[in-house]
Amino acid sequence: MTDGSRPASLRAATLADVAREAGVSPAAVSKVIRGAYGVSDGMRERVGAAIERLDYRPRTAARAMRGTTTTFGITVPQLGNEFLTTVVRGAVAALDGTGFDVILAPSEFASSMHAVESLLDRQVAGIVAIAPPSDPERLDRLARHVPLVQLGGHQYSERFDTVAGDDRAGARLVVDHLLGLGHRRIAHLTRAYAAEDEQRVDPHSLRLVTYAAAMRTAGAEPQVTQSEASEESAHAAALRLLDGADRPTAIFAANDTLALGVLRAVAERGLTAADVSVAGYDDIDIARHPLLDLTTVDQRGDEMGRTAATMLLERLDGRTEPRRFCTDPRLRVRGTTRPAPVG
Amino acid sequence: MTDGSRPASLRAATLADVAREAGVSPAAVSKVIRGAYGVSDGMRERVGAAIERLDYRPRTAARAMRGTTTTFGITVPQLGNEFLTTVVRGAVAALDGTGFDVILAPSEFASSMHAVESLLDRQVAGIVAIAPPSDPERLDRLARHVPLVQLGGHQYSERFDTVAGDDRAGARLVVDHLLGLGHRRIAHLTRAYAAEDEQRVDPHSLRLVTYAAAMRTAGAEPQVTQSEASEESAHAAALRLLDGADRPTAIFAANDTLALGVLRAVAERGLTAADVSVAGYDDIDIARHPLLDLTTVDQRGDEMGRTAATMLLERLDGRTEPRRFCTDPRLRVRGTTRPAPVG
DNA sequence: TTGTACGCGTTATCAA
DNA sequence: TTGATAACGCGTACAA
Repeated sequence: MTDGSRPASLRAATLADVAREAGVSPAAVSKVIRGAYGVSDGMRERVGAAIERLDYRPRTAARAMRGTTTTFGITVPQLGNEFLTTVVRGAVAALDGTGFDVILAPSEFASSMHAVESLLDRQVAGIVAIAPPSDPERLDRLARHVPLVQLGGHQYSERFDTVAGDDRAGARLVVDHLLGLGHRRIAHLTRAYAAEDEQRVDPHSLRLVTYAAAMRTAGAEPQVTQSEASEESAHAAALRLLDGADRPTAIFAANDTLALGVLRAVAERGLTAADVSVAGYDDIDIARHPLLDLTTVDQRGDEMGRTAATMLLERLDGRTEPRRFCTDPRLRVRGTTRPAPVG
Repeated sequence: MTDGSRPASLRAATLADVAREAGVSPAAVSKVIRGAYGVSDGMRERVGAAIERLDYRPRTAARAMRGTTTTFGITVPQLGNEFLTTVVRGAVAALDGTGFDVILAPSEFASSMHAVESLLDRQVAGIVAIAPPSDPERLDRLARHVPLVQLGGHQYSERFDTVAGDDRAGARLVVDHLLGLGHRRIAHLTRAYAAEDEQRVDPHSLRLVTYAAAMRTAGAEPQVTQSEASEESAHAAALRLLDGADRPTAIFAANDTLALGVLRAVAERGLTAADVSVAGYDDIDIARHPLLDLTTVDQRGDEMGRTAATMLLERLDGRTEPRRFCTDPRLRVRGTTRPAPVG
């Protein structure tokens, strides 16, 4: 009671301020705000008016201290990646109107595990971890404290849910498509971290393994080139492929960003789809642009995001058994893949 | 003292747990964590070991309650917008290694004011509001409680800082370029909310006003068409332009996303840059792709993001006078703008 | 150098 | 239907 009338205009109004203004108890205000059971109409009205007058807003941090939050967190490993933004948009859209917020934790410069933990420290009500790294045990431990969906990987767990595309099926769609067009020298451009290792369950490794197996089955020699995530880097790698001996007649890029780099290299060398076919993965918006017209695989990013959000809501609703969701990839055949040149 | 030995494995360890484990006081642990003054080496060591053993992590929410946070928040009005992700990446990069985090609040479905307030409720240490809406007074009030940078608008204030591109200069670069190529029927495609009103200070309105003025000065008639933010919508609007009477020989799109829709429409109608020139704004990555090769304006999104982050740090460091930063736009002339067709 | 005690704003429990 | 009270985890005066 040192200073009940301090200029409350500067200090943002708290729940206690509202209670004082309305002449009721803090507990009552809290109930009104949360729409809890057991408040008279008169109470609701008076409190509402006080909130209005004081321009009061509940402090999320204080709520978080009590354990409950209405915010989900999503980690974003690459901000510029259109596929990921599609996923995030799907999740945000699914949560619209449910009373749940979303915050994004970019993990471009930190490890994506760090991003997950940063979200956890903020007491989010649930986490969507997009393509997190190689520490499934840690993820498993964290999932004891929060509902967690791992998106984009195939590391199954008893504790968290999983959303992914069927990368094996998708990669096979592409390779079969190219083989069907008569291509034999099909190169695969993938991220540097991907490995042809049956243990690996990240999307790019799965695509790589599937590609290599399909090639060998067809009696063709796999030809793998690696690059970093950027279009730049893919462009450089593609130039190496095109300028090297035994130039491939088709290049399967592990995602659309890489494919754009390949297309750039192809164009710069004065080649067209009649010379070198190009296929990508993700079906980002720009892929269907008639000037690019990229053949690619649609793995329904928006559906992934929607599903992940729904899974978190289900967990909050009491579900305890893990769920696994896999989208069915669809090949989008466009102009960048053509029959193999004869000879 | 009801249950000092409860299975702490499930409940995440708190600062008090660490203190107990290390046999010291909570205050001591707090000091060690923050690297505060006045801790012996032995203390630091013991506490460090206990933190390690218990896998302790400070709760951001609890810290926030005390008023201090090391997190900046950025609102993102459109997740798919490449220019915005460039800005965000710039900010994140600038904060790398400073000990400050970033969280993103998507405002796609809510008003962007709502996103700002959601960040404020989380007690972030500073906010970058990207292109917030028409309520500068409210923004001004909020800026009394947190360091705030308004990015992308030109609403100056005594309370918050501003980062923007020089939209007038940029728009003039484009229009002068097109006029210089001999174009007279230059249409402008802009967002529906933009208005030719000297009072308006949002980027799209500024570009629109500048365009219209430059056209009239040149004795040409402005022709303005509107669309929503999406490439889809821009595509439809462009088709209307191309199919209408008195087809323009050049289209100036207010940003690159819209320009992509225009390019699609142009391609679909069997036209090329020789028939209809197209220019955009932002210089997103894909614009320089040889298959698109879009003439556009680079307004240095990464520099904007970096500057905004730096401004927040400066505010935290004690600066109180507002700063205004404006990037110098540069025209990137590429293949989509050509001399006006004769006749 | 270390520890004690309190307060931040909210919600849940329980009593009135 | 309402209100008093006790946490939640952390940082910080202040005392030891």
